[in-house]
Amino acid sequence: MSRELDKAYDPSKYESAIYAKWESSGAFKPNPKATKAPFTIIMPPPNANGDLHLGHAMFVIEDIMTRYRRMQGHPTLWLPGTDHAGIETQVVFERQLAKEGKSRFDFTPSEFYDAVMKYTRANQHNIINQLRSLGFSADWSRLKFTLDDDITSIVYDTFIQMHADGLVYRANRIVNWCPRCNAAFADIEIRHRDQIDPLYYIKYGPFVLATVRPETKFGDTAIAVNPKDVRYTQYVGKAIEAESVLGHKFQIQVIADNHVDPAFGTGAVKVTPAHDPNDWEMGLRHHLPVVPVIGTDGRLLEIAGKYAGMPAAEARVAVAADMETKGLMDHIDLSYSHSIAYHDRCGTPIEPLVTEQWWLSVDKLKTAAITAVKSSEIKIIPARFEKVYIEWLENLRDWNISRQIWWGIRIPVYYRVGNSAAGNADTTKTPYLIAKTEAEAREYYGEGNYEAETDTFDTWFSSSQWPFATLGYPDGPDFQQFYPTTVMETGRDILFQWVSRMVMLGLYRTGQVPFRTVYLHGMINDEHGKKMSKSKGNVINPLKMTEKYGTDALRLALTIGITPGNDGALSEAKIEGYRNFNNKLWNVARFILGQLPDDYSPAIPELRSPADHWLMSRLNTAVTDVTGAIKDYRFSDAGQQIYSLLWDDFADWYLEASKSSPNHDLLVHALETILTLVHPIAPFVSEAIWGELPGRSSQLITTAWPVVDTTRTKTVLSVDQIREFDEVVAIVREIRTTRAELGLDKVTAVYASGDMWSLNGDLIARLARNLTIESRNESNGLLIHSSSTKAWLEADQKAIAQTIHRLHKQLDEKRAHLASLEAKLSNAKYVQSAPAKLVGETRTLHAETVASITKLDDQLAKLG
RNA sequence: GGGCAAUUAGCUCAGCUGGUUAGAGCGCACGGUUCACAUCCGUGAGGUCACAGGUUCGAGUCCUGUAUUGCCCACCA
Repeated sequence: MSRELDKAYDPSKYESAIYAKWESSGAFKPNPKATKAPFTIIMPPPNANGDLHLGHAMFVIEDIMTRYRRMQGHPTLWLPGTDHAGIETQVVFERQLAKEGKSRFDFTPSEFYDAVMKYTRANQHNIINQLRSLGFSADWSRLKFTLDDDITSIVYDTFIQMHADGLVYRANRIVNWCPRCNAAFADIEIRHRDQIDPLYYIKYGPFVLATVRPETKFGDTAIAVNPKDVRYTQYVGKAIEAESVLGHKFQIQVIADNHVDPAFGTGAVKVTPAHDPNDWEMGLRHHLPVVPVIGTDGRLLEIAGKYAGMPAAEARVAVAADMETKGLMDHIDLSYSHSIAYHDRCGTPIEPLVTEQWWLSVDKLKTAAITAVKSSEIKIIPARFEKVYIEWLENLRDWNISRQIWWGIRIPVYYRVGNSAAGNADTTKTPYLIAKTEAEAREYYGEGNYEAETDTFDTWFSSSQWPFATLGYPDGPDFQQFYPTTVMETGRDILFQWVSRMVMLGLYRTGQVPFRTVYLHGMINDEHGKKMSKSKGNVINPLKMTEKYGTDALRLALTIGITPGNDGALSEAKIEGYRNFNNKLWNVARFILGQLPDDYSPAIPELRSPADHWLMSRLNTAVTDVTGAIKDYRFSDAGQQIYSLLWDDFADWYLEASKSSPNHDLLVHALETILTLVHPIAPFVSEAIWGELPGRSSQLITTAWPVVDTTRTKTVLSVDQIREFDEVVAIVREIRTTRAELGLDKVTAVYASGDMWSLNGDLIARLARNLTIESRNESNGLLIHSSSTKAWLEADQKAIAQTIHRLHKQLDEKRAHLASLEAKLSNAKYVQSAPAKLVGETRTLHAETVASITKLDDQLAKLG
């Protein structure tokens, strides 16, 4: 026989060797011989400098799909990659520099870029190895990095094409400026936090205006009131005179704009187009001048006179104090609560200010992206996110794709400086020149001194091209074979940042959707459903869990009980539970292998007993259900089906039943089926056991997914035999329950007649334990209701007395049930409208209930 | 301010297009030295499915409203 297995499954003994074998056998690569439709997933690239967290561990969903399709014979490609993660990495790197007493300004942008690249290259293997340790069957030979030359080249081409199509433009606009990062960010990269700040009521000629930012008053170019506000009608369209905190008098115009809420403050507002998004909009509507007060360093500019050079927060206090001294302050509300914008990555308050940026016109792109989902060319799971996606896109405004950060893909633009040599006066009209490289710039625009653009792309601009860029658009064989990809599986938190933009850019560039289905997973919370955070100390480190309980245990815990789009709760106890499941599977295998003869070789099983038929029917049902569940993205259901199949059906009933005369072929067949079904979720333990099976040289990872085969004569099911074992199970359960409730130890069952008992008596006795069976025509014992023929459980008078109460309770339940069934059947509308099959079932049930009530009545009459 | 989700057993969650008497795991109680497994085996208790209406022969499931919790978006001079 095969060698005996260890008493418990030890994941650490198997995992790395199994993974190495999978990979070296080429199983992770798409099978060139597979003829079905290709199945493709592009892995959302983790930060190349990051550490594995539960968000990455959720990629197990991708692995499940990939393994399932691979086993079904599809050419599968799960393409992994890592992300340079622009600002996120830059912030981390700068923190390190700060520890060494340095900053990025000790470097030129290109030196800085090289330093971060070196750091990234040194770290990248870390996250990759961590992903591999989770058993992910991705094709590492195709690993991509967002800064690989072929990727950046495609990103450049996209930009160039967009520019040629008139979708890209430069403009001065108000943006979310982070003074720490010295860069602009998109709205989506901003978080708002509520805080309490002083609300200053300042005097402005005849007006009193409420503001939290008196330091920006040097940039005020109007006072705005609501057009319906009669208090101020007299001033609208006129200029008023006011006194500056700097001492001089100045004129300022009064405008009427619907944006102003007459109920807030005094109903009049100072308008600072350069430093407030709403004021900027008002400025556009009323053609107001834009006067910057704060520079990109967050300090006040020359226009602020004696406050120039002060950081904004400091200037606010100083200006307010001086205004008070000069009698320009009406009063201050110290308990004003409002929300303030912070940069999501570094936590610095955002300074809205006007800068020149590169913008992408999104109108055409978003229309196509909306249509793709509305027309179901792309399906989002769960479907409710389709609405969210569409609404977000409908409200999307032009996208600022430039960042003044240094770690990223440089925008392919050059400037000619000191260009008298070129002698082309027109260059003043075209201040930027599109070119990928300086050499290309020279080639197109002539010799001269060129300076590269220092702005880089928003990370999301490049990562939105990830699906087609990684596949080698436009000519790569992978692109030809695997695009559009099948599924995009990612966290629901980046539906906007990433998914929607991949659709826009994918459609723009390739004319096809980047993926057919979007599967969104929720966030993984702690055991009480609370968000994990370092400060709460409730963070679960996936690698610690896999080390302790095995990778499969974590994978099962992240699959079962977790539904798409919804947050899931994870506890160590849950993971431990699935470690136990893996051990159960191991021990089932250990038991089966232990009883196979030395020279055993597997054969198609023959069904020889009711239990055999019963098991085969369970296996068939499970194969159908698990296949259906995975196909429908119900991975939790699939996992639960397998769990119950192994533990309840196979281990607790069939294996116990089989002990008297084991059907080796069926035991092996069942084990193999279960291993195959569970493999996508728990690949290691299943492959480890598979490797111990007799006559199996191939790996489970590339074994065919099971199908229900009803044509094999040896395995044609008999409904009667299945029913017979079901009855055995019911009888055993009833005997166990009765005995436990009555506190009996050894019991005797008596049967009057029937094949059921004569054929299955030994089996029942063994499964029920401590049971003797006798054949007699009558008994004063307790009737065994589950038995289709007359049978009793012998018990003494004391036990019988105890049981009368229980029988009454059962009778009450049965009668209540009968009443509900009768109500249904006497309802003409029910009989008429409900499906015939259902009505039939109700009738059968009714008859059965009547019969068991009769039995109970008889028994009670005897006892009482 | 707008939207989405959740509310089912002590805890964490399933419950697909409405259809028998609502499920799982953990926890709990009781009983087990069964030769695969104590990471185990057996038995049990525990739910008027948040609340109020409605549609329907039939509602945990659909509709309306309310409450609580969480999340998203927008805005806050």
